[in-house]
Amino acid sequence: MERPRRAAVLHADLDAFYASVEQRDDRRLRGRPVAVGGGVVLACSYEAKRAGVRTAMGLREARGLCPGLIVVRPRFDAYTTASRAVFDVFHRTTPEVQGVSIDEAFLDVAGLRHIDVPPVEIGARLRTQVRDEVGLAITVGVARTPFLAKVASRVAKPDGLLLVEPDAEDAFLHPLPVEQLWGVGAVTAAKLHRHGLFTAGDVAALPDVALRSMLGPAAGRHLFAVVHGMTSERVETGRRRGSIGAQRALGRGPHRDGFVRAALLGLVDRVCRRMRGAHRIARTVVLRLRFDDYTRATRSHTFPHATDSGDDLAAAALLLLDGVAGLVRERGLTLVGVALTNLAPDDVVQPALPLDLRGAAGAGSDAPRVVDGSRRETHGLDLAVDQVAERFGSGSVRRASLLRHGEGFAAPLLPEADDDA
DNA sequence: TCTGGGGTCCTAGGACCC
DNA sequence: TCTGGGGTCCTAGGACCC
Repeated sequence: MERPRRAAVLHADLDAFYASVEQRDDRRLRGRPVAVGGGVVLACSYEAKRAGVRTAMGLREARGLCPGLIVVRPRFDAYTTASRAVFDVFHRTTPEVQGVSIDEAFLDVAGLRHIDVPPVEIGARLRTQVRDEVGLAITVGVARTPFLAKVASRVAKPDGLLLVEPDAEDAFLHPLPVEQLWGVGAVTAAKLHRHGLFTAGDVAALPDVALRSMLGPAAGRHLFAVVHGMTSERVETGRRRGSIGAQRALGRGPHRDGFVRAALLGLVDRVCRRMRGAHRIARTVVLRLRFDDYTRATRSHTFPHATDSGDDLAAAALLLLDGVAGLVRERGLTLVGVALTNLAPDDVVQPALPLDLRGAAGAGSDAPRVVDGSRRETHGLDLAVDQVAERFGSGSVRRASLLRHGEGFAAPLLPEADDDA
């Protein structure tokens, strides 16, 4: 039986979030062009947007465009508090909430508890509630799929509400410029323009093979689905974060080696703290670098098993940094960052299993095999030990080996109620 | 005009396995 | 011994999002 096509997905998106919180908390800022940031614009009020100010723009340029611009330093604690209050309204509206970022979420209102209330009415109530309880303007798009709801809210901003009925999807979507489509950025838009494609309707006239050869298999398939309203209808609750990271701009160098290493260790400490707070452990540590010429580089190391040991993650990060010393010397370092990925839940204890690893290695093909639950394959201990010794020096073999002895680490990623967000 | 701090997903080559 | 196909994992980079 065909499911009824019904617009029951809401995309709720706070308007100019950081700047709106500042205007809410300081009445002198209301009605004035406000930018939140330091160095670059993190967010700006609609008064500033009207003067041409944009997110990620340098502050000097922003001031040039908008002489009366008021620049305030970000207050992340205030934004987190406001976000929690807004998400509380979301969760009282429906249990089916998918957070997208600090200031937006998808809500599925197709459930039984909403059977008699039209989704657009729920969206209107939501806007009133957020306004009354948190003092912020929020825009809501209502459509059959999250993607369409997202585009609807984008079109309806600021402080708007827009319903896209299932039988009006093409009429809504096809006149829009390709840049309005979620997932189409500057590079993709330029490619499409070169082929004479400027609106979603232009793209919809093409067969999917043409898009795939133009943009690559995944991007092509996705865009084809997008312009034909064939994206998923599901709001995905219970998704977990895939990585936890921190980075720090260092300013123009040259920087003393000890300064960079200390900065890196501080970042590792921060992400480890957050990871433990979120009850996660990580298997891969990624070092991120940015240079004077704005080129970037990443280096990563994957442990045989996930860990939350700050010592091990810091040791790996420092070794990765040593490995790019040449690049750093050549190009000059302006940013260092670290990210932990390949995350797993921390509720499976990984037992230490002290034994003579060298002896085990010598056993050849009969060596004990260690199961890593995050993938199918197994390692012979001999191979793993040698790999660790090669990368980290023989002194670290014992410590690394302890990480490896988690026979029971087989839990798949579980949905979680809440992360450390 | 020289640029923050978080994230997600995809691609492509090499290593390795069956 | 050589050749082949299919699959996963790791690494590095890139596009995109807020």
